Amino acid sequence: MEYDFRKIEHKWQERWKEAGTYKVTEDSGKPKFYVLDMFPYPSGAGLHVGHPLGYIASDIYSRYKRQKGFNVLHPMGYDAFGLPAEQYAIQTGQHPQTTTVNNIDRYRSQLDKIGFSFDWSREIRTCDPDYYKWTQWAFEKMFTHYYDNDTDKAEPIEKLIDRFEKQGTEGLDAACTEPLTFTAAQWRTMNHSEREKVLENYRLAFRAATQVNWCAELGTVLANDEVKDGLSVRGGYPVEQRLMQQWLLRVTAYAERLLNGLDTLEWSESLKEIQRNWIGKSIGAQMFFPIEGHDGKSLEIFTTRADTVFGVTFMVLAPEHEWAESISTPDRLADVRAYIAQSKKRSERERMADTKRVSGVFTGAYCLNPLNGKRIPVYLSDYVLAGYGTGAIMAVPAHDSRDYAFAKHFDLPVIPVVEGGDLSESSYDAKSGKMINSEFLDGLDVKEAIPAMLEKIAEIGIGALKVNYRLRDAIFSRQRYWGEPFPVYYIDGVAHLVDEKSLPLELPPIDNFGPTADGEHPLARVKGWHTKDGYPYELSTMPGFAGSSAYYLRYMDPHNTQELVSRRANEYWRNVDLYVGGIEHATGHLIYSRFWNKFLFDLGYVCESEPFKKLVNQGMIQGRSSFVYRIKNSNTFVSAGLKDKHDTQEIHVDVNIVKNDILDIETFRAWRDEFKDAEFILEDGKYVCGWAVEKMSKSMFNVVNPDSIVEHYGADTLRIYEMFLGPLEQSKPWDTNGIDGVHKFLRKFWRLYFTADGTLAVTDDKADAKAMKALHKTIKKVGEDIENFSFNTSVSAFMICVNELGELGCRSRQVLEPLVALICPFAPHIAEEIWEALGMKGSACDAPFPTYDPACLVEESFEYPVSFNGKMRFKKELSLSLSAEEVEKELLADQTTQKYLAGNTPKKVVFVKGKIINIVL
RNA sequence: GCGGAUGUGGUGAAAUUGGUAUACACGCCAGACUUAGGAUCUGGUGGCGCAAGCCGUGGGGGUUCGAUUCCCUUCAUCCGCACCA
Repeated sequence: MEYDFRKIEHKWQERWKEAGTYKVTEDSGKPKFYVLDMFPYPSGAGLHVGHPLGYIASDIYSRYKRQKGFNVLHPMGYDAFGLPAEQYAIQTGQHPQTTTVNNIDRYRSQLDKIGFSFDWSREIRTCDPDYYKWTQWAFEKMFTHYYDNDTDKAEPIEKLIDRFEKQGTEGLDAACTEPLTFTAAQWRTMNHSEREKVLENYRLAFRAATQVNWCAELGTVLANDEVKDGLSVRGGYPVEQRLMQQWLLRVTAYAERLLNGLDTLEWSESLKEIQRNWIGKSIGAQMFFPIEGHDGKSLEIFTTRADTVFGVTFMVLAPEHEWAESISTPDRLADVRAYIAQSKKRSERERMADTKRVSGVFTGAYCLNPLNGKRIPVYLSDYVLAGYGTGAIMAVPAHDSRDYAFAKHFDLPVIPVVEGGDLSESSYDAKSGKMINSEFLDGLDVKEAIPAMLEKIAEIGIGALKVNYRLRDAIFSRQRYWGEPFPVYYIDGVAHLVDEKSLPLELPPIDNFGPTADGEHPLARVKGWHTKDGYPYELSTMPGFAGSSAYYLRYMDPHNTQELVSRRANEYWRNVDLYVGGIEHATGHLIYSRFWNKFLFDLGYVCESEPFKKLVNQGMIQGRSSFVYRIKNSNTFVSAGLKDKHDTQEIHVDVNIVKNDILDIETFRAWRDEFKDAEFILEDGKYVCGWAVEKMSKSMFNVVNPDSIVEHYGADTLRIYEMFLGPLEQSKPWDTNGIDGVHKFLRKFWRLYFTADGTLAVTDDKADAKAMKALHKTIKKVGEDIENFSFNTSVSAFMICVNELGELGCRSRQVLEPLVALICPFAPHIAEEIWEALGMKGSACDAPFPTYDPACLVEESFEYPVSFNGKMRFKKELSLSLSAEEVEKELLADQTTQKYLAGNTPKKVVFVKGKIINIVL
């Protein structure tokens, strides 16, 4: 009987389910290994073949680790809160809960068909109150903690209150929204709401009026990582800046630890680099420039180039700078106001798109250079950003291209302070060189001048070393319904927490999901959305990243009603050993998760400071669209090779009716009514389609579902083919062409074990050396490849092995039995079926991963490749027992060698590892 | 502009402590079987050349007995960050 994958796969999937094969418990007798996939957002479109790529890789790795004797935690769940479900609800009135559950069911049935070894008893859904209870709990902890820079960790807010009682802000170094200074006496005179305001300045979850990314179309604010090029990542709607009161998480408090922690992680260099960029640490100086005529008032700036202070010829403030108007002279005020108004109108997007245009306005004010007392004019310009540093800069046009452009535009002087460089056309942005025109710095190199200047400004008290980060605090509230409610209510505008014991605060039912008529949040519709005492609850909900920030912890102990995760479970599973997912979460989820974990670590709830030890980013699978070419104004289609002879229109055609780029004409005619009478101009009797790589989407007709592949070829073929497609981390188009090769391989594999009529053909005969070599070579290669996540090459190794064993006619159990265990991580269904047929006890996936025997790889003779001057010429088979001298002697005596020597005496004979020979002429 | 990655047949790709370039698979070509089929099997398949042979891993240069691999330079494509001071 032939390989009946449908029957086999169905049988084993049912058995695994019934037997609970993949259920794991905390088994202290075995070493643990935690393999995690980024859990999916269950969208209405279901899975396409790109989604399972990472899951297949992690499943192979999990099964491999299990065979290697590890107790493997390999869970799965759903990131189920989110905008799309709510958008769909607004359009159709269907409750997001309903559509989300439907989508999850669909996902589950698709996933089940692929034969994953997930422990579904640990499944979590972020929209489940039993789960989001712990999201709310973590939020409450953040609300009641602040970050102490001295102890370098989160501390209870009570400690801060205690400190204020005793000494006010004296000596306090804590992460805050803005620096405050008050005495213990002042603190004691503050009333409750004043004190709350002060504390909010320090809490790790806090409210503040900030510039936010407001997306009118979605009716909500978005985090920085949810905005790209001024448009929302979801939906692509315009985003504008607005000042709004929002909840935030003080992620910046952890900037340094988030940066340093990267060095301990086994992540790709490029991913670490993205995070380093995003955190954007720069070391520089904070400096104060006194403003002329404003007694004692000094303008604070940040610079990384303190060495260039003598080259400062003007100052620039962001138009949003709080002193922009107050320092302006009366005669300049009108112009200044006009400029501020004009830049306010320009959206962030316009400002970004238009970076070459120079604009600005003189304020009439002058600063004094604190080092030489020179008068320096102060300008406003929108090339200085309010959100970075202090929103004010000292401009050094000689050595900064933006300052240079501004100086040229306003005809301001340019003073070089680093030698070299031609300043007639552009600035000289030198990072090294000799200092000039800089008094005590003259003659020093830039690298020496920076610390020298830092020392000087500290000494005369006009500035200090300062570290700046690009990272911003995470805006944590969203003006929408389908998310975690904040466990917060208000008394006289002061936020209070819902008692921890009464969590979760459940999302109330609702039937209209849009914003209210007066633009309020959807939750404002809910009558009775307040405490028993009538205090109103917070109306916004938490963002998408809230639920995904600690989910890996919950998998360790998913049914615990008392704790997020018990100490026992956490100390066993610790953290994720292998995390597989897309690179698109580099600056979102992967930053927030690390922050969240570090916070819980500070509080002693988790025992590891980093959540994800090793991370592998699987590449994206793009679509491979197919095209037909219709001759304009006709119903005639011309084959791709002939299309240039006609004036044609390119039309996407469903990839499912194209095979190896050949169109199935009859199905095409039936595909759509407009094509039913289509005529075709063929090449060689075939209609050849054109193709292009595009995003996989319905509108391109290039979506391939895993279900249809499983139906046609089986899950094992799908699993192996996805791995065979190319390196895991590389993006590549899906191309069903070629899947036949993999399917053929599995049929050949089957035929090693069974005769054509389906009887087991395996014998107890001793295997010959060649077959043993073929097997052990493969064990070695596959084992190494799995460790290196090089699954495509291990598939090739299997194919070679099966071809060799087929040619050798090997039927020996000695070889064929280990081979089943070896292939099990890749093709678990066929492995189990054969394992059973071989009469083996237990399950193939519990069989130890075979170890290779080096003795089987030893060879008696070797084909020595012989090169002349590095150019390979011929091979000579010689016994490996010969010494190097004997090999050389045999070789030089060889006729072919003589031919290439052509009478010359070789200058040198080079042996490499005693095997490769190069003869130098 | 800064940073990262990639570049090998018609296609997906393999090979790196420097040592037989193109394994494996698709496609294509030829053949076998067959009530000539998008089935199965066998063989061939980097380019040029009748052949000996020559050329060949984006281009140019270097180190080396020997370079896809190391170094310099350049081009192309993709990705990330970006008036970040």
